[in-house]
Amino acid sequence: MKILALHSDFIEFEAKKKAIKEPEELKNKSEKIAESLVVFMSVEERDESNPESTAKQCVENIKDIASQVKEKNIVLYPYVHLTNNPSKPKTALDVLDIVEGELKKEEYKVHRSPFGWYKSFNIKVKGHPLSELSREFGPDDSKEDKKEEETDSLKKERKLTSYWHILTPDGNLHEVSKFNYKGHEKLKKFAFYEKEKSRAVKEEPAHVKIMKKLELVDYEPASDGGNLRYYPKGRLIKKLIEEYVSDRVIEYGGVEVETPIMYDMHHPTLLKYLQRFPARQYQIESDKRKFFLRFAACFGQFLMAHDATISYRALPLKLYELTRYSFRREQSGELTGLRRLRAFTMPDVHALVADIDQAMDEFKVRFDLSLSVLNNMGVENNDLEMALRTTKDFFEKNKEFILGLVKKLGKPILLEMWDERIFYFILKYEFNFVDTLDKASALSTDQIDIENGERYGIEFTDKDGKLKNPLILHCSPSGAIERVMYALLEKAAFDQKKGMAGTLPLWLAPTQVRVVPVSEDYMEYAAGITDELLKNKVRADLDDRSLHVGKKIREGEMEWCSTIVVIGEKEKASGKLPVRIRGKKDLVSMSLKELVDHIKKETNGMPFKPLPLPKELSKRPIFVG
RNA sequence: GCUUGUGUAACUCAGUUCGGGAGAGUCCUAGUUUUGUAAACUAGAGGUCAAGAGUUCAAAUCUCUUCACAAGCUCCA
Repeated sequence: MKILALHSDFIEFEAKKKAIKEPEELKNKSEKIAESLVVFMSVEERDESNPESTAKQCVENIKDIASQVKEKNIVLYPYVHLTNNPSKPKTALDVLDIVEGELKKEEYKVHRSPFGWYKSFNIKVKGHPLSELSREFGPDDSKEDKKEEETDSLKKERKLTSYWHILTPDGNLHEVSKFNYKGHEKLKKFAFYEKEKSRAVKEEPAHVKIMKKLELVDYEPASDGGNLRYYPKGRLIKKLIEEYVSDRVIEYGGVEVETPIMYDMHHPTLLKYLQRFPARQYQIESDKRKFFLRFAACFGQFLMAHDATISYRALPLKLYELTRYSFRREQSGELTGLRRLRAFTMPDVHALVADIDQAMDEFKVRFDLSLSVLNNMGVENNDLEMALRTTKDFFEKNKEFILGLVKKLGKPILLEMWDERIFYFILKYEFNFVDTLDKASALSTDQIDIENGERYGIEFTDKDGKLKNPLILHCSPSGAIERVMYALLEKAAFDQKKGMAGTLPLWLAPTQVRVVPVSEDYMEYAAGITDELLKNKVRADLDDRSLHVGKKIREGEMEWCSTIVVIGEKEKASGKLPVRIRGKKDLVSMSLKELVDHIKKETNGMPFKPLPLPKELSKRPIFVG
């Protein structure tokens, strides 16, 4: 049997004349139905052997498609022209009746176009990615094609029951609702956020205001929602984070590659992968081909690995890419600031490994990498809540291994377990950040994937000379770069809530030293100091505007300058600088060299980029108010 | 995507109830002031009142549609 399902704004049809000797009796000659899933169906010769089975599968398929497009209104439209081998009319009518009856038992509103008539029809199909789907199936269950498997696994995911626990470093499992969260308030928020999905806040996220006010990032109304613009200071911060994460991955052994951002929708391997998920892709048409924008680096790397000749000696093979961008057309209502985007920058390092033992060894190495990357960037263990997701079976067999990870983090984690494996991974963890509105978002994550090596036909030659499919680890050591920025800004917002000054980590601060001359007379001397700092790879700038000192200080503080130095007669005479360090009450007296050393020490090990704007404030454009 | 709310100058906002001159502060420009650790003074420039349509003699204001943002829901490969 073949069906073609069209999600349509309306369909209207009119029976013209008999197409077979004994057509169905006409209830109404013509009809117009708005907002429906129109299913054209052809029953085929092979369905004769077991029409009930075919009908049953047809019902399942229609239900599946209907739930994907969220449509309760269904029009069954017998349409023999989909096939070259039609069944007898009687069989087709039987199948049609069963399908109609079964669907009516559920919550669907079912319409039928008359069977056995030549009909004229008009239809307006919605344009969205899932609006046109065809399915094919036969009466024999063993002949179910791959699409069927995919929808099955989707169905299972929906029915999946999760078992939630808190796992403490001593190895004890606790009920999420009974655990004593004293000292772990954020874990409580995270656990209930995950489990209960409860949220009760009505504020705007704090980082959105900050990202605008500091002229880092802004919305771009001329683009699609969730596609942002980065001002020079925001671009600097993003570039530094990108570089740091990439450096660390390469130091770990990552091999950097670059892959296309768009892929053919009809590529056989990708098609299967796409069908697994509700359509959230951006689509592009070029000539007559349809492409989707990548939503992860997986495809490009897997397709590359598929074509590579790989020996077991090369394993673990770590392919790395920083995707600028990955695209996901998230629901518009879900987009917020830097937290949830439609275009985002994702560092993605996959590791191809020979077997589960090697996978677990590598998993540990990458766990350490992720934690250290986040810590060094300014996100501490205390800011993170870890979730680990696996099957009950894997947990029981590898309890020590998992406990080892929990001990590295040094605090209780949220554990989610399933009875059986449904997803492509067998083990997954994430580090989540809980923000000022108690919302949780994932940063680092790693998974052990035991399906895609085979699905993509990736092979390596093992010691025994045989070709085998590797397991694949998917890791983002930091999570999306934008989300790291979000976490750092939200962290600053926590400080502000406590009445402290919001700060950026020194290595990321667009202005590390603001030089403020007291008057025009000291401009030249102050400019000399600024240049000296710049020469020493410190991001220093000069407030050369003719404003009062108090005003310049105020503005420097509002820009979150890490340090501010006022230059006048005293400094010129003594050579000492009165350093105002953000967040500290008193001025610290330092020589120029001491100031440079202080900054070098504080930013040690982190990348450096020069000032993103002219050093003179008078020459800078103002991007936001 | 759904529900509710918001949208006035580069920024923060008043004006919308009950239709009739588009305003304030900040920022920017010019001049005065030459300043010592969080806001000097004077003047000037700056707006398609989100966009489009409708009602009206007259619309920022009333009605409808669209877009953007926010909150909640749903979702999150």
